[in-house]
Amino acid sequence: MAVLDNPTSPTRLEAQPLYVKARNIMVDRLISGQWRPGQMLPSEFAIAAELGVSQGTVRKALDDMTTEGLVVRKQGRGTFVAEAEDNSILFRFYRLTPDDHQNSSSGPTFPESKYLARSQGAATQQERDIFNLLADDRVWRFQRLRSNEDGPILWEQLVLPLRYFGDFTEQTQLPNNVYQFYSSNYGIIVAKVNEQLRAVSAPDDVAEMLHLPTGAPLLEIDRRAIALDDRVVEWRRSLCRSDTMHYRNELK
Amino acid sequence: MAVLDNPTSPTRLEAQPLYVKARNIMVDRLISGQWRPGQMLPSEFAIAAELGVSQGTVRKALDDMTTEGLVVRKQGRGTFVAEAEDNSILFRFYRLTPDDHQNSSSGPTFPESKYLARSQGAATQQERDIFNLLADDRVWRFQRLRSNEDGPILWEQLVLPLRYFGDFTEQTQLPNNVYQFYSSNYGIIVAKVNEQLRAVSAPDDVAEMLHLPTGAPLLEIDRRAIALDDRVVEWRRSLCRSDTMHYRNELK
DNA sequence: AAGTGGTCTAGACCACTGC
DNA sequence: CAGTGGTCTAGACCACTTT
Repeated sequence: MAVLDNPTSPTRLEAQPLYVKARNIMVDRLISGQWRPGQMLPSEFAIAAELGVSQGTVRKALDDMTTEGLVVRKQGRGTFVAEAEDNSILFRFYRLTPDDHQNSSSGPTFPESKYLARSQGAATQQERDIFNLLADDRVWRFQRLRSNEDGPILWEQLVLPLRYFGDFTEQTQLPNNVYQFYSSNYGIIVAKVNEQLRAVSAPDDVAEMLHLPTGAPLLEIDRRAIALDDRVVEWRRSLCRSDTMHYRNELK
Repeated sequence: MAVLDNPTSPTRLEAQPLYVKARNIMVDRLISGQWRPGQMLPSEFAIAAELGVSQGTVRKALDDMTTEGLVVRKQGRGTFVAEAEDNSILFRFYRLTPDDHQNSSSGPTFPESKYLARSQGAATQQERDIFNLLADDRVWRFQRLRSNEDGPILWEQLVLPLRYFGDFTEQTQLPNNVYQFYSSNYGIIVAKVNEQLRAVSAPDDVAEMLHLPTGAPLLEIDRRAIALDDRVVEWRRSLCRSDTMHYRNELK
């Protein structure tokens, strides 16, 4: 019996279109790890036959998932689970740009990271609220300084719940592209991020690291990264120099 | 003969799918004003018959235009040209939110505007670059202070080329929602905006208007509004208080 | 040549709106 | 009730990639 056959739905509450149900089933396979990043999906016809719907319905579901950035379609080759290291996806969540990159040879570059410190501790009330944690939950905290070819551009702290990243040790090396790391090592796919931007005055220590005077205006970016299953899996607070960089945003 | 019939395309350079051609024809009708904001479009079948394609092809074109925010589809009623005053569209380009709106009854509110000054003058080199103007072009400049129920939240300057808004007089009153005004009075539909965000120190005069000390960190938003035909039609520079407000952004 | 996604069609039926 | 958009199907053909 096909997966989607359910002629006598008991509750009648879920009057979802077939293509939405098909999408949800496929997203579940991404969440469960049955389909892993980089892997090729079955063909549209194969999925359609398995779910008991037409190929056009599967196509609409896959189109939606393409728009969400979950899968990548390549004509003549197949449909693949999106990887964080896909080139276009490297910059998907990265909006900081040098003010004047006529001078640089090409567009914005992805900054390198130098890890300054790490610690583990009990989650604060704020952290418990953000991650929906219990009173005895613990978190990892990482501080790092990120630089491009012109020097340091931002300081940031990452907070990760032990609950999701429990096997971290004091020796675990975080790479520069952490979302790729979450994906390949923990099967945690970051589906979207919510950011709040503010202007703040640089505290002493950060100002020094960025070679700026104390009190210089910095762009603060408070980011919560949200996984496929809607859990907040990372909280990040970045302080970015604003004299040579800006945050670009296109609204449609 | 149907509009899209073109069996012997001379150049063969435009191998666009039919639904892209259909979309472009319909966007041209928005640009030309043949279809005006709020107006109901012909039915999918009527458009399909006129263009000589199937209803499914017109549907795909209209779906794309819906995603672009150009039209609004209402089941059982019809497809309508999007209006700037459509409720959801009021907030489409407005990302500023009070830090703590648990206190306010509902979500973010659209701030009121008090116009402080206006002037007309020759375009600066920067303005000519932004708008792609000639040496003798002139621009209007408006300054306004925007406030919500808790007081003033931002100061901003709007720059508009006379070329596009030539019949402005010293008496023309700009409303609060300017994009609706551009649309209904000039047929200029803002399709997207490009923003650059920075942190800056408040200059004396703006600090005073926002009841902040001189040098307080402010969020600067440099926005260029782009019309359907890809012209930049408005340049806006906003300085927003950052102690009680933030800029929210969801990246997918 | 075989297999994939991309486009396009024709037609059926459903869900919603307004007369 | 008629007219609209929304969903779903089945099938055809095209464009691209790999074998």
